[in-house]
Order: sequence, then structure tokens, then C-alpha cells
Amino acid sequence: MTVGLGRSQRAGIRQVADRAGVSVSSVSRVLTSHPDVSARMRKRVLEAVEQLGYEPDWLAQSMRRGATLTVGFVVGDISNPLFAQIALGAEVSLQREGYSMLLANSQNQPVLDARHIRLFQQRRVDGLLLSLASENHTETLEALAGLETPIVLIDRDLPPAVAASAVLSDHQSGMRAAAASLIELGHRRIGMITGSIDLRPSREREAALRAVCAEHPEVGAVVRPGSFTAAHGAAATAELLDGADPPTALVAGGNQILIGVLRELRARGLSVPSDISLVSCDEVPLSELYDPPIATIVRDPFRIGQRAAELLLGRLRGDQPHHAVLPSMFAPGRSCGPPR
Amino acid sequence: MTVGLGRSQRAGIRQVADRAGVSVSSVSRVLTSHPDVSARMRKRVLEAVEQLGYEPDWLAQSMRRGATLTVGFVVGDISNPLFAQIALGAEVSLQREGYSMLLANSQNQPVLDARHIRLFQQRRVDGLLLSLASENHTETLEALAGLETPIVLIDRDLPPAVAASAVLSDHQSGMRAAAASLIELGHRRIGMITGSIDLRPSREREAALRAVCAEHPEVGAVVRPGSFTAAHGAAATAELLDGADPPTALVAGGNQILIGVLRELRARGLSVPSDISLVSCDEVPLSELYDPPIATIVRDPFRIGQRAAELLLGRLRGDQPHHAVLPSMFAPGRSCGPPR
DNA sequence: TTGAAAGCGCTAACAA
DNA sequence: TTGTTAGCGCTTTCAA
Repeated sequence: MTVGLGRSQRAGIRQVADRAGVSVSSVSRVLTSHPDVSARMRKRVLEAVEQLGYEPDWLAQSMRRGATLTVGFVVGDISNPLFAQIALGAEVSLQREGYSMLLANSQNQPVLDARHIRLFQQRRVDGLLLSLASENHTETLEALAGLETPIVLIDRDLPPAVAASAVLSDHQSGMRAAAASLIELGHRRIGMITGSIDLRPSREREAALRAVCAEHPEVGAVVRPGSFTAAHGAAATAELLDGADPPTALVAGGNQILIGVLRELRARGLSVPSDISLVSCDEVPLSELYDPPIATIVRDPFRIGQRAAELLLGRLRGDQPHHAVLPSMFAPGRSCGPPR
Repeated sequence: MTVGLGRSQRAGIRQVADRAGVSVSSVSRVLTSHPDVSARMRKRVLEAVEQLGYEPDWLAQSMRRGATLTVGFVVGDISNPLFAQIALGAEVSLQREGYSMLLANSQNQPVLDARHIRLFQQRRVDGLLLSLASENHTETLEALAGLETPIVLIDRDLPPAVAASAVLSDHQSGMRAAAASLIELGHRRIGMITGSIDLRPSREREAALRAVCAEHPEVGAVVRPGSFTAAHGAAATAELLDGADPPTALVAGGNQILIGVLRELRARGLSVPSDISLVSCDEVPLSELYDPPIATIVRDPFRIGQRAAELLLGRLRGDQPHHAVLPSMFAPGRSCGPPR
């Protein structure tokens, strides 16, 4: 142990070399496990390292090696449990391979996406994990164009000019099953509240619903895109319910949207499923325990994060960009019943 | 704009100097806003910077300046919404001052706490935000002892040997109000399920409950410490309910614990509050909308994160370590009623 | 006000 | 197998 050696300022490789009576390059070689090192040399150096409590300076190492073992994660809002779990999955996987994760919240503002991408770039991250606030923001696309830093997109579609890997959720299969289930129950007017149409999940969910409806001419779908917020969830619910020919079933296209929908339904004193049926996309912690349990199109966010990290690590090892598709599944719940 | 200048590799200060026809030190001076720079010099340099799209190398800058403008955040599990919101509050505040945040999940393992602290130290973070998994782990305390890096503890008590700032929640006032409310309703046996007693929140919550009970000799409290997990919440609920003289009111000492409690109650077909009353510490996204709405001792996690960042930034500007106390409040809900 | 040059702590090419 | 040395890109004395 080094305790008690006093506030001997942080020792450098020079001090280690002196104490071991060898050159700095020998110390470096021992520490980087260079093959051509005698056992005796290794021993002496490691002893000196131990005695001085030497730890290599990460900045100097990074500068020399040209790699920082750091990955940047840009996310709209880490306080959304969905993204928090993705972040967890990614961080744990990256950690295991020696990478650290820088986290930046864009607060769902495309401008901040771009700013953070540039910042991370300047900080020389080895790779980027991106859950962007918009797929069309010019500034973001410019910041991304020509980046040689490997990128993994999380559930986003970007022009092929951006050579990126991606982890994509197959929203459609889950949504198809949900819609089919509602139709089976007898619903003929389905309302759907989605987030920004600039974002893949909203588009995919809408497309799946429309595809199912196209197979059932007797069924009508009304879609209200907006943003992935409780506020939009509540406002759109009110709109749909107050409109002509209100839907008998509602699909909340996001976990924040779900919260808004439930608020509005409660404010109106409407019961689920007797007054209206409800399906959510993505969970919040209590949706399983809600009364009635909420039918939900689920996916495994921890796995998404893991997979994103794997794709990034792959690229860092020289793999080509790759797209991975992860499933979604409809988990039925008592929040769905026949229309009243 | 620099687009079209070709893949001219990242320009360095040397290139800028050449193009401007000045020395590198002059470029540096302009860029660090050194006072003694002529207007003409400034103009020439900035033009060259613009033309080359030069961005200073963060690694080299950090190495020279001895500061990385980076803060490390060690947290048990970012997927817990409580911590995710704290992280958000901290990150946004740090970002505003030019700092980036490294995130590491200790997965509630004290060993990983220690490892991440050392890792961050080696990465030369300028400061540390710590939500530790244990307050007594020797390895962690060793890693912390004698660190000159400023530290801000989040709701943890450490020996004064660790000179750290801290953001502490006043759990007691909220818990007192909750307990008083339960007693007022007529409860005489209150069960409390807490997390690890190695952690401040558990201790404070228990202390407050016991203090209130001490003022009401007719009221008995049973406390089941364990871990901040749904599994413990469920198991402890079962134990309490199966014990002799089961409580008529339950306090879930943490949001994950709440989930376990609700699971177990549901499994037993018990209704809240008619069969048993329930109070939670800290929210989960739907607890407000749960039926019945769950009485909760709330605090503002975003604010906690902000405050932690402020304390850290203060220390980075030379302030002394400081303890900040943030309030908790009892938000009554229909999950509490008279004992059956 | 500007430039030359020394280094921050490390790695790696080259020499011995 | 080991040592010497030249930088990585920047900031900062020190001189001019």
C-alpha cells in the first residue's frame, strides 16, 4: 500500500523509472505488457510502481495513443425510465470493456443534440451513442456528416450519408398485435397519440396501425402526433374525446404520453376499460400494477442499450456499420375490453 | 464554413499559425483571450481558425491546464427514476458551466463504487458526485481518503475524515408528518420496510418513525431493513403480514420497495386502504395516478441534482465543503384510511 | 506585443 | 532485451 508515503504528489513514470533504476521506456513497456521484457525487469518495475502507488496519467496516455476509451451518449432526457434503462444497459456493457460513458441530455432540443455531438467530438470520444431529438435537424446532420467517429443510432433513421450503426425496435409487430386485439374486441374507431413524426418510433407505430386498419375497412384510425410528453398526451386525449365520432380505444404512443392520457381520463372521470380501452407503448414502473393492468407494447430497453454498446464496440474493433433489430411484443392487459 | 476544404485531417494550432503567418504562441494567446494581443493579430488568427475549422484538442488542453472540465457521477442504478432525475438535474447544471458528466453505475455493489472512484480519479475528473452503495465499505473509504478531488455526497453520511460536501434530504420531517397522519387515522401498529441500514435514508426514516412512536406509547413500529429492491419490498411485506400482530399500515421506504409491496398486496388480494394503509417514500411515475393515489413522502430529485452540481461547482471555484439540506414533504393520498 | 522554446506525461521508433 | 529520443498539441515562461 502507498498510504503513509506522504503527499508525494502524484508520481509520474519518471519517478518510477528512477526508483527502479531503469529507463522510462522500460517502465512503459512493462505497463503496456510489451512482449520483450525480462522477468527481472518486470519485477523491479512493478515493485517501484507498487511502492509509489503510481497510476498512469490517463490524459497523457490518451493523447499518445489517440484513443480516450470514452463514449458519448446523447439522449433527450435521462429521467425517462426508458432511456435510463437503455443508458444502464449501455454503460454496464461499455464498462466491461474498459470504456467510460459521457452523458449529455439534449432536453429534446435538436439544437442541443448538435451542440453535444460537436462537444463530444472535440473531447475526442471514441464513439457516439445517439438518441436524437430530431432526425431532420440540419445542424445535427451537418455535425454528423463526415464524422469518422463511429456512431450508433438508437431507434432513429438517418440519411445513408451518415454511415452509422443502429439499434432499431421492431415497433410494427407489437403494434399490429395490439391493433388486431382491439379490433377483435369490437373496436371500430381507434385513436392513437404519438410523439414527434420526426422520430422513427412515431412513424413506425402509426404505419403499423394504418396497415392493420387497411385490412379492416370497417375500422377507422385517428392519429394525433405531437411530442413525447404528458402534456401532449393529455391535450390530444381531450381533443379526440371531444371530437366528432370519438374513438372507443386509445393507443398512447409512449410512456410519457400514457401519463397524460391517464390524467385526462381521470379528470373526466372515465373508467378503463368500461368507458374506453387503453393500450400503451413502452412501460412506466407501475403500469404492470395499475388497476386495471395496462395492456402494453413492450420491449427490453436494457437489452437495447447492451446491443447498442455491442455494435459500437464492434465498430471500434473495425467491424462495418450494422443495423440490429430488436423485437417488441404486445402484452395484453385488462385495460382493453369491448367498446361500450 | 469549413466544408469542402477536404478531408484535411483535423487542423492543429501549428497549421493555424502557419496560415496566419504568426507563431503558435500568438494563436494560443488569441484563443485563450490573453489581454496583450493586438486587434490585427486577433483578426488574422481568427480568420485562419475559421478557414481551417480549427478546434483545439481537448486532451492537450486538459493536460496542459491540469483540468478536464469533467465530473464523475457514481450511482447505484441510473434506471431508478429517482436517480435518473438527480442525474438530469446535475448534468444540466454542470453542462451550463462547461462541464461534462461521466456516468458509472455501481449496480449497488460497494466494490464497484470503489473501483469507479479510482477509475474517475485516474481519468482526472475535476470533481465527483457520489451516491454510494454503502457508507462503510473499507475499500471505498480508502479510495476516498486523502483525495484532493472535490466530492459531493448525495444523501450519504461519511466519516469527517472524508472532507466532502453533501446534499442531504431532510427525510425526518416528511416521515414525521406521515407517521402522525397514520396515528391520527387510528393506526397502532405501523410496519416499515427500508433499504440498507448502511445508508442514510433508511436510518433517517426509521429514526423519525421511532421518534413519533416514542411520543405515542400506544403505537408500535416494526421495521424491516434490507435493500432498496422490489424483491425485499415483497418479501418483507409477506413477513410482516404473516407475523403475529400484523401492522395495519405499511411504509415503503423507497420507490423500488413500493413496487414490491404492491406486488405482494396484489398477490394476496388485499385492498388499499380498506385492508391496509400504505405510504411510500419517493415516487415512481404513476404513483400519483394509481388507484388509490398513493400517499407519498416526496422530495424534488431534480433539485437535489442541481444543488449537488452547485456545491461541486462552488468547490471548484475554491469554496469550502458545505452541507445543504433539502426538504421532504408528506403528500397525503387515499392509500391511507382508518385501520379495519 | 510577439516569438522561441521548454515541457505536461506518456508511447514508440530506432539504436545499441 | 533495454535505453535514448522524438514527439502528441497545447500553454506559458522568458527574451526580444
